[in-house]
Amino acid sequence: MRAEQFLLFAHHEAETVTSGLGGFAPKYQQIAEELRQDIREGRYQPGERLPAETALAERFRVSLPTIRQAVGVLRAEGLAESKHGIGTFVRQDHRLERRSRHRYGRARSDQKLLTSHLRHDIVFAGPEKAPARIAEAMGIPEDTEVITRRRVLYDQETNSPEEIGASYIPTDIARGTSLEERTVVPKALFLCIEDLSGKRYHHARDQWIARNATPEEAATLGLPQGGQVMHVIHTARAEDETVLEVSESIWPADRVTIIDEYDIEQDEQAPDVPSQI
Amino acid sequence: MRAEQFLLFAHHEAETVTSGLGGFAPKYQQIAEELRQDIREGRYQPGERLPAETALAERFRVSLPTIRQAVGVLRAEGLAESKHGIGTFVRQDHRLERRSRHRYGRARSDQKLLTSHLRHDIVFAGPEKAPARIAEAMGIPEDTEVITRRRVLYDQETNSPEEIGASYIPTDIARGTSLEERTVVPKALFLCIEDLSGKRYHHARDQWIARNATPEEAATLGLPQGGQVMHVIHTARAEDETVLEVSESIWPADRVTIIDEYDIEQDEQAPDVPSQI
DNA sequence: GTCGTCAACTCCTAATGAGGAGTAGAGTGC
DNA sequence: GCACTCTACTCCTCATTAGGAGTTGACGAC
Repeated sequence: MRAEQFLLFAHHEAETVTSGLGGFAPKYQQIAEELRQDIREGRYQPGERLPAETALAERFRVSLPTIRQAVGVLRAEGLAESKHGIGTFVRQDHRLERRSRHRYGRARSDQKLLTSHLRHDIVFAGPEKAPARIAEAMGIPEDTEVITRRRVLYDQETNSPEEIGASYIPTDIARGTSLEERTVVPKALFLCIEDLSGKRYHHARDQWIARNATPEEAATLGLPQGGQVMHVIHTARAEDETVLEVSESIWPADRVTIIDEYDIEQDEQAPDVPSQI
Repeated sequence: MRAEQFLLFAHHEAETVTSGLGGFAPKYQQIAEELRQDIREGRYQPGERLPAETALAERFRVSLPTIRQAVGVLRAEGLAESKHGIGTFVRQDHRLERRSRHRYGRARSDQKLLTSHLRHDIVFAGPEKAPARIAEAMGIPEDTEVITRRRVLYDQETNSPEEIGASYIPTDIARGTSLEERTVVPKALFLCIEDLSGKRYHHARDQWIARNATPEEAATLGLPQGGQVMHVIHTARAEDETVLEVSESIWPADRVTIIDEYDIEQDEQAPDVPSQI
């Protein structure tokens, strides 16, 4: 977990690139580590601009591609963010706590963990062919039509996109209803669906994955190329196993922490086998 | 979500790099997209070697750094993996399903979702100063000593590392016991801790994040530089809020899907507010 | 046959140079 | 005051060239 001293001040005019451990690390790694430390120790504050690449090249006495490679490492790590024509900035790491199983029940009363401080923008509502992952969750053939409601959530203050989401509702439930309209529904969506279907939400399956952002997602969420997202697919069913809704949410992976709190109910007789967990 | 035709066969001897949409995309992106399609459509099978960089440079009639940049994109996306001196290979994407809240209760009887098919290697057991994230979860000052048990789990067949894990137990519970020894404990660890502490596991809080792998983690798990990991910190408490154990598990992010299945218990009166979820 | 050497192949690092494209701010003309 | 242009600055793309380092397999000495 540690911090070798890779770079030392050697002369009064410039830092030389020498490793304290024998010089086996490539220059761009050493420079990345140096900049990483500068950021970690606050010499470059979050939001602040890093020196221009040309300036860094001069400071470390290396060529520009080498600097670009080093900065690329920081970008890949989510520590820095480059804006074409403007500069490279230290990325601030604030993670939003996000409660799993948050959609129903009393979690609703906890404002901070919900999305009420975000501005909802419904970007699409209407029939659409189900993408493969959604069709699979719903147990229907791919390309079957479903009623889709897509949304993008923005931070009220900074106006920056924080989440992409969508709900997919079986056609026979939502066809021809107000759910096909690009307006905010009068109450929680799942209550609307319960009214329309005449069934109650009974159990659910959530599937969390971290994966690479698609180019579209990266553009919408303002992520750098190759940025990671956290993606949850939520499948809600009635007691008779009918799928009432599949919804998904996508966040920048480095902007979210999933919190899960629960009571432990042990089996009457827990197994007596060797185990580490 | 789509697949523009970026590259076309133009001559009989080499592909020329031309975009079907006017040529606005950089060459390395176009090449990356072409290779991505080759992989997606099975022209390069998982595990198979891609052509050498020099060969690709010739095929696409671009310079080597450009090819390297394109391949770098695929690496960052987890689609390819380069081995120094050997070649670049298509990475296979198998995600292991991992049940959240898996540690207790009847989930134990579901073999496939557990770790029984993995070989446990206990790499350390003994007193250690608590890292910041663990101290925070435990509610103790940083650098307080705790009893630590670190493990690495390997796939039985391929012998490849699949998971890094650790358990941290308060010193007053585990000091001087067999938990300080680098041996497999006779039964589930939480049962040992219950015996030693005289308290029962009552509730827990799990914290899931996706983040960049540290260099050490990348080395242990065989990840490329900049690879992402899924990291869960599990805090288990007794009824009186005493922390009995903090444990953590770390997987390659693209190797795991978190599954959470649960019953929906609605409030007696769900709130009648507009909402999209 | 066995072992060690070596050559050929792979990906990795790095420098240099040139041009392109996006942004912001100073300055100018109206 | 307002709008426009122009310039300086930023990061981005790409070619060329050179050498280094890890791996594999063929070959020859023993």
